[in-house]
Amino acid sequence: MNLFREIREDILAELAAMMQEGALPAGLSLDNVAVEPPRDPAHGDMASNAAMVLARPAAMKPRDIAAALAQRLEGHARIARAEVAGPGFLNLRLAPEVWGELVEAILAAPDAYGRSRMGRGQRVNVEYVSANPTGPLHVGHSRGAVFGDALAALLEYSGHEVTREYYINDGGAQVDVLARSVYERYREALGHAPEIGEGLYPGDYLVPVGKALAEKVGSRWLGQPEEVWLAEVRAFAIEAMMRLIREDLALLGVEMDNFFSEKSLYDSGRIEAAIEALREQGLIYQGVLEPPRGKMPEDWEPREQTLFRSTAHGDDVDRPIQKSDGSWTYFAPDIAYHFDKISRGFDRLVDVFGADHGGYVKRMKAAVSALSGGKVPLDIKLIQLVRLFRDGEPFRMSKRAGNFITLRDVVERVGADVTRFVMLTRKNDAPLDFDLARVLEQSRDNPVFYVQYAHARVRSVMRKAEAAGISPGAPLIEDAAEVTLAKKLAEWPRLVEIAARGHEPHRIAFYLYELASDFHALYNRGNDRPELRFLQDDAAATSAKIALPLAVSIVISAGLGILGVTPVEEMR
RNA sequence: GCUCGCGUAGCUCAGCUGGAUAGAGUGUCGCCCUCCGAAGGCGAAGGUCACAGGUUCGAAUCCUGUCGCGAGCGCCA
Repeated sequence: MNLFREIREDILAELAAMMQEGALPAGLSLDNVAVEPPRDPAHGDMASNAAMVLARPAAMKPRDIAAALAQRLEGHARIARAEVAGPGFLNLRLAPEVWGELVEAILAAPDAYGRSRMGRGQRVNVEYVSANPTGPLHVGHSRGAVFGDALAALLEYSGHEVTREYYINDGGAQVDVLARSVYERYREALGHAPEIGEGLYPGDYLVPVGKALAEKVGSRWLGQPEEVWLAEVRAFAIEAMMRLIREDLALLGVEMDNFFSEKSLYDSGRIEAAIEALREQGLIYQGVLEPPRGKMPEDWEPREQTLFRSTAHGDDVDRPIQKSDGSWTYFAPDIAYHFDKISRGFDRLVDVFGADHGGYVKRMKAAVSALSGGKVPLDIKLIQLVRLFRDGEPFRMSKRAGNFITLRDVVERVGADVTRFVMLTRKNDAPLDFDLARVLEQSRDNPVFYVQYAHARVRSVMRKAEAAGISPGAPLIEDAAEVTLAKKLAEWPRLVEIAARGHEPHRIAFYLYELASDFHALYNRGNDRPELRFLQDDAAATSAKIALPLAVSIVISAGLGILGVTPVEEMR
């Protein structure tokens, strides 16, 4: 049941009838007709802009259209009153029994309420994390991981078929650096002092990897030149790092459907194939780029390179795909990777990148646009920085080389549920302050606690009702605080679609906070007015009262499910 | 210099494909404790939505420009 959609359909049907009867010109587009919760509850339960968006194409006065529409709508059973306001708003007040029907519908199909078919089964690939396989995940990665994971769940919830994917950067120079770093730890394990020079990864996490390697191959690579061992050490190290990363992701409850290896592109000629696809469109050429305007690099000199004409698809300058020595730039395998995604038949692609990849967005979109003939939209979500605090003070771990704040540090400190929820309480393109102490506070300004607390309160009430042998019955929703809460529940399906359409999982978190707030308001009102309490002396009254909180817990549970947070039964 | 993001209450932030008198939390002030907690609730005060133009019935939202903050900026991944 989606009340907003249903009432919108009622309005569309009346508008169609008006066109049929000549009260409106035929053939008007109704796409922009919206039904929304009004800003001010005094305006009623729902508001529509129908008359205002149709006024111009119909060449009529908005208030005239609204008045005619209002008169027709008042004949509907669910609409108690329809009135025209302001420049031509249509304000609707719904029949009181609608709220009880809504709650009943939620209880009748708890798993279905809020789910949407908006995605029409479209296949979406969400790529996230994709951290270099050179070490454990750090805090910044965890925000991307949580965001991508919640977005994937949100898209599934709204009717998409989602693949969660991780791109392993195992083809570039940094995995060679990893191999050399592990080699030093290997020597260390065999009793030699490691020489961890400038540019190698110094982190302790490589010590056990070197040890494992030593156990596996013994001393046969000691004193050997790099050509002998590099490839094998690299493969060994990458595998160890990916195991580490999977463990880190598992700590957060993130599980990928697919890990895609960059290296597999090099080995298989697929980069050449992707570039060839662009070449066929005349988008590949040999050329010399203009020097960057303004800031002239010291060592700049014109060089001929293989370039991708990304400007033909909205980029600012064409981009090199081959270095002057003929080897690929990083962009080339990325093109091939996205070409692969397209050829796997995805209808839409989403990339979740760190904000430092901002300069990469236009060229990537250009490549996808060219390779898919403009048919596959690519949305790139840039995740801004996480700033760690503790009790308001910037939080820094020892600056000792290689020792940084990891995902594991944070999750072990505050738990996966708290980490996930808090990471989603800001939109992705705004920086996030994460206070390791405050996120554990039990107070209203901690949204995790506040939402969990609402759920725990309902569960407690339900346990007591069950103990008394009372089950929820036909809901009775009369008081203003009850109606406010029911209205908030009515917004859920609509909110899911808005959040899914915009790829904005943070909206779910904010909604849950508002829902919890309306719930706590009603709950506390019971302190002064015993007739509003859920548990009444009379069993029949209790049965009618507990339906609404139960519906609230169902929606909280569904929302937390999208965010990947476990709803709790009671507060510690 | 160019590109992208951001600029909303003292502070931290929401704000839907453009809608009515711009909303929360926090802080300040007033009132309120037996259903799970006053770790809370109710109410009040608090705004030139950075600035200047434009588009239109209507702009925090779209467009142009300016200012401020952050990030990125030819063979680095």
